[in-house]
Parts: sequence; C-alpha cells; structure tokens
Amino acid sequence: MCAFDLLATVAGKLLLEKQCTPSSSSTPSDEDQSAVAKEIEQKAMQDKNKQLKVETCDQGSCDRGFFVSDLVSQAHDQKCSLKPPSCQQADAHPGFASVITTSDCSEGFGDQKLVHGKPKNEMGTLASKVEVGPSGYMGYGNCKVEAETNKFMKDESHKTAKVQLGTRADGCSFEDPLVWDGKPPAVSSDSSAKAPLCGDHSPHISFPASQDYVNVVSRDDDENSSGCTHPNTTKRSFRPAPRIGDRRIRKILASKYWKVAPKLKDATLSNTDGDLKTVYHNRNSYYRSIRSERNYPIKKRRLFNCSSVPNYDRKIRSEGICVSPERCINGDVSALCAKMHEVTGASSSVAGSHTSFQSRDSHVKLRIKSFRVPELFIELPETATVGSLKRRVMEAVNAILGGGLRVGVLLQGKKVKDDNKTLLQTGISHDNQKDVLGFSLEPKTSQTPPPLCSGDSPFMLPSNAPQPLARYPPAPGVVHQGTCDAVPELQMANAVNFIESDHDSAPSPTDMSIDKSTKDSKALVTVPAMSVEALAVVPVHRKSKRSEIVQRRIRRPFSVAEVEALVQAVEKLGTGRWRDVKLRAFDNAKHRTYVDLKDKWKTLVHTARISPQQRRGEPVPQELLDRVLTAHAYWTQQQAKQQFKQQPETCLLL
DNA sequence: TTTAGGG
DNA sequence: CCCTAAA
Repeated sequence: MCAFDLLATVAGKLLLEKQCTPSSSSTPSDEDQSAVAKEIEQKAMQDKNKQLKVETCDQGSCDRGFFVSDLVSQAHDQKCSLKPPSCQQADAHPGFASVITTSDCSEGFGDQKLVHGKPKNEMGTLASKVEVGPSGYMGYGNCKVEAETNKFMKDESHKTAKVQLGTRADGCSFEDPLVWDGKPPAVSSDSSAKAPLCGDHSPHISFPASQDYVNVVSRDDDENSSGCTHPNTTKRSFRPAPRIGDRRIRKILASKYWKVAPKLKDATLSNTDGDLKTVYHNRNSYYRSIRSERNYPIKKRRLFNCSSVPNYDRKIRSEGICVSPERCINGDVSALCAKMHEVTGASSSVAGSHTSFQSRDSHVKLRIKSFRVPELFIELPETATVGSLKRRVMEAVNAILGGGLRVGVLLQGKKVKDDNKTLLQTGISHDNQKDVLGFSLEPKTSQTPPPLCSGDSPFMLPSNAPQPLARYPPAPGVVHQGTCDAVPELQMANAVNFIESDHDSAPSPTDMSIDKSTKDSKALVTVPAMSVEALAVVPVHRKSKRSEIVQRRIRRPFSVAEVEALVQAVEKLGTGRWRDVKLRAFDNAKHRTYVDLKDKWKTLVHTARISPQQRRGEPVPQELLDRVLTAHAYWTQQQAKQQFKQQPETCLLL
C-alpha cells in the first residue's frame, strides 16, 4: 500500500519560473532519468520565457480554469507500484491536476514521481464550481501540461536535497511530466520569465519570483544537487519530503509539533544572506517540520510578488482582484473596499489566496493567486495502478472542492466571522502594514475550521496553522455514493470510500474470509483547507502557541483473520522475530508494522489470560487464544533455554 | 532498523 | 497505539 499525503494548492493560474540554471553537477544515475531530464532541459531551453506553468483549463477555455497544483505526496513504504515514467499523458485533459509525489519507494528513481491527475469529466464541473482567481484568462485552447522537475538545492546541513518541480501547462505539447534527474533546467532571470508561454495567455497571475508551486524535496540522501545560478533560487521554498516509511509519514502527518525551524531555515534562505542555520536539529524536528513547510511556498510567492517582482504584477485587473506589489512593499495602508465583498462573497469560488492591499480609491483590490486545497491522505495498495492513484486523487479533490466549500476570511490570523461587517469595520481597510488578510477554503461544515494564522511572514513561519489532519474513519457499510449535497462530512466519507482500502491479506490457513467490515477504508484524510496569506511583507512575528495537534494513527483492530495469521506465524517463528513475522504474515498489510504485531501479540497473550468477560472488542476464538498461550509459553521457554545456554558460558568465562 | 518494554 | 532505550 502506498500512502500519499497530498497537499494541493488550487491556483487560478500558475506560472513557474525556472530559476535554476542547469548545473554541471547533474548526476543522473539513471539513464532514463537523464534522458528525460535532457528532454526537459531542452524543452526548457526552448522556452525563452523559461517559465513553468501549471494551469488547468476548463475545457479549453481557461476562463475559469482551476488548477490544482502542488500536490505533494509522500508514499510510504517500499515498492510502490507507481513508476515514475508511468505518467500517462494520454488522458491529459485540458483541465487537470498534477500531482507530484515523492515517494519513499525503496529504490532510487522511484523516489520522485509525478503523476498527472487525470481529470475526470467531473472536472468540468469542478472547475466551474470553483472559480479561481481572477477570471479572465483568455481562452487557452488546449492546455496541456508539461512538467519539469529539477532539483535545485540541497540543504547541506541536513543533506536534504531539494527538488523543485514545476509543472507547466501551456498550449503546447504535453511533455512527459515525469522528470527527475536532479538536473535543473536552464533558467533565465525572472524578467524574461514573464513572457507567456502560451501565446498570450498571459500570466496575469504569474508569479515572478520563484513560485514553486510544486516542489518536492527529495530524500535526504540525495547528493547531487545542482547549483542554481539564479539568485532567487536560493529563495525558493522547499517542501521537504524526507524518505520515510509508512510510519514516518504518518508521523509527519501527525506530527505534534509544527516546528518553526524549517521555516526559519527557508526564511533564511529567502533572506539570501546565505546564513543557513541548521534548523533541523534532529530527525524529529525535521519531520515535524515538513508539514509546516508546505505552506511555505505560498508565502514565498507573496514575498516575491511583493519584493522581487517588478512591475509585472502590478496591474490591477479591472474585474479581478489584484494586489499590487508596491503595496506590499511599501506597506502602505490602503483603504479596502467593496471589492472585498465580492471576493469573499464569491463563496465557493476561490481557494487559496493571496491578497491584498490596495489603494488609491477606496476600493480594495485583491488578487487571489491560489488557494490551498485541504490536505489529503490517500492510501492505496502498492498494486494499485497509477491510473487508480490519479483517480483517487481526483476523487479526493473533487470530493473536497465539489463538496461545497466556503471561503473564510482571516485578518491577522483571526477569522472574520461577521459577514456583514464592512471591510472598514473589520479593519481591513486600515492601512496598517500589519494587516494580514487571508482566505481559506473550508468545508461547509459546521465545524469551525481550525484557526489559521495568516500572519506568518515568510521569514517567520512559525505558526503554521497546524492543519488538523482529520481522519475520517470509514463509516462501515455506509457508502454515500453520488452524494451531491451531502454535508462535507459525508462527502469526505464518500471520498474516503473511493480510496482503496487496505486489503490486508493476512494469509490465513483456512479460508478465512476477511470480513470486509474489518477492512479499513479510511484512507483519506482531509483537512479543512486553510491557507492564509498575509499581505504584509513585513514579517509578522507570531509564535504559534497553538497546541500541537497530534495525529495518531488510526486504530485498526485486528481481525480474527489477522490474529490467526499472527498466531500461526508466531507459532512458527517465535516471539522474538517480529520482523520475520511481519514479512511472513503481514507483508501485504503495510499498516501493520512489526511493532504493531508485537504489540498485538502482547495484548493477545494478555487477553488469553483474562476471563472472557473482561475481553473487549471483536471476540477472538478461544481456540486461537489457546494457541497464543501455548505458543507464548513455548517460545518463552525457548528463550529461557537460550539464555540458559549462554549463561553457563559467561560463568565459565568468569 | 529491530527488539523489547513501558506508557 | 505511541515512544524509546538498546542493540
């Protein structure tokens, strides 16, 4: 099974600028990779603009295209069936979602994967439902996607190689999305970057400076990093995707602490002072930081937009919501106006945000560049096909986006609840540089989205709103199919159901049909979207005192079949070889670690010793419990014997 | 990474 | 299930 933690950003439009020049250091160990890389590189070279764009067009007309980019997934465990190059372009649909995954698949290349989400028909619907950003993109004919990946940086302190992955969609050809060779494509400076690749689909919403909407940090062991020539490169934010196993992934997801450190690091980078401090003091903090980093890109963007990008972005769209860089830079206070309402009122339309500021007139202009899609957690069998993965992601995304979202407005990290207040009243119109306006997508659930802190500045990414990773246990037997207006919860559940559940194949002797009910079908985790962007360029120093939310692995009671398999394995292997037991009987159940098995055995032994009345949960056949006791006694004895054998020796030695 | 145990 | 010390 592979678990993917997906973080998606929906952007109205996305442009990625390549900033890294290909360094000579490329070290593609894999031929294929290098080939792909070259291809990409060439492609890149061809682009005078040197931009990477990720766009999703809605059926050709990009008016209301919506993009989902920046899906980063981390596959846990070994052998993920997904093969890098397996990205199929065939299905490329104008509207698409790209997913880049960093998997932890055991071997080399498999680590970086980019999967193109295959837009489903619903996409259209989805797109329409979700209006992102300023509409206005003039027709993009067929938008195809081209993706590039380049690793551009390496964090020496942690030996973390960073990979930046850009996806570009332009009206051109569809390139093989999967590229990963650690060879950064040539890059040009930003100024040129602006040029629209696709004719005039211009980047109204382009992000000049490094907008790494999609970037993936490679495993820690990546050494070959190439240098980036472009200064900005350094500023890029990364999304570390440490190589971690299933468990670790979970840890990440569930990390209790959203360390600030990593961010600080990035911040440092951003500062370009080259003063990189080792932020990751230890593994834990490192992993824990992952999540928080995810938000970084957005912040980065903002930063860049404000500071590094020239006039480029300054235009304010008439109908759109724009934010002018200068504003940010100057920190001027501007009066906000009615437009705001329009924006927020857009309700289900946008996601992700960037915002604003404004100015001269009493109008507040905002431009929302992207919304972040709630985090998704997807788990599926290793044997699942890439196509199914795509579907899963799509479904999950659809479930969320199509499930009814509402927009939340945050001001300085606080949620503005009163919809009737005017911007002025809310304080949005105040011209204080501290204004941090953020938008968030939230499920239309009653449950209040966790507080987000929008004020974090790129440099101080302390408070990352701990995006509560909610896991929705599958409602056994309840499958809400085709729920249209179901409440978010239901929809989520629905989405969950789409995810293939772990088919724990516990090799059981007798044909023990594993009852479906025991299967876990809760593989999807959705987090209320939250992404907040602060407009303020000035870092808002906030410390998140927010209690860290810990996400514990979901509880997955052992089924009788599993117990049977466990008992059988232990009978044969003994009680001290959990890894072997795991391999032997639970090799296919990725969610069962040897520690789990050991723990289960422990509880089984305990259970067997207590009276049936005291037992809880699914009753385990007495027969099995008897075997447990027998086996336990036997192996305990064996161990004792072992020790006994060694004891004498030691004594003799003494 | 595994094992072994306590929490 | 989690967390960790040890190995």
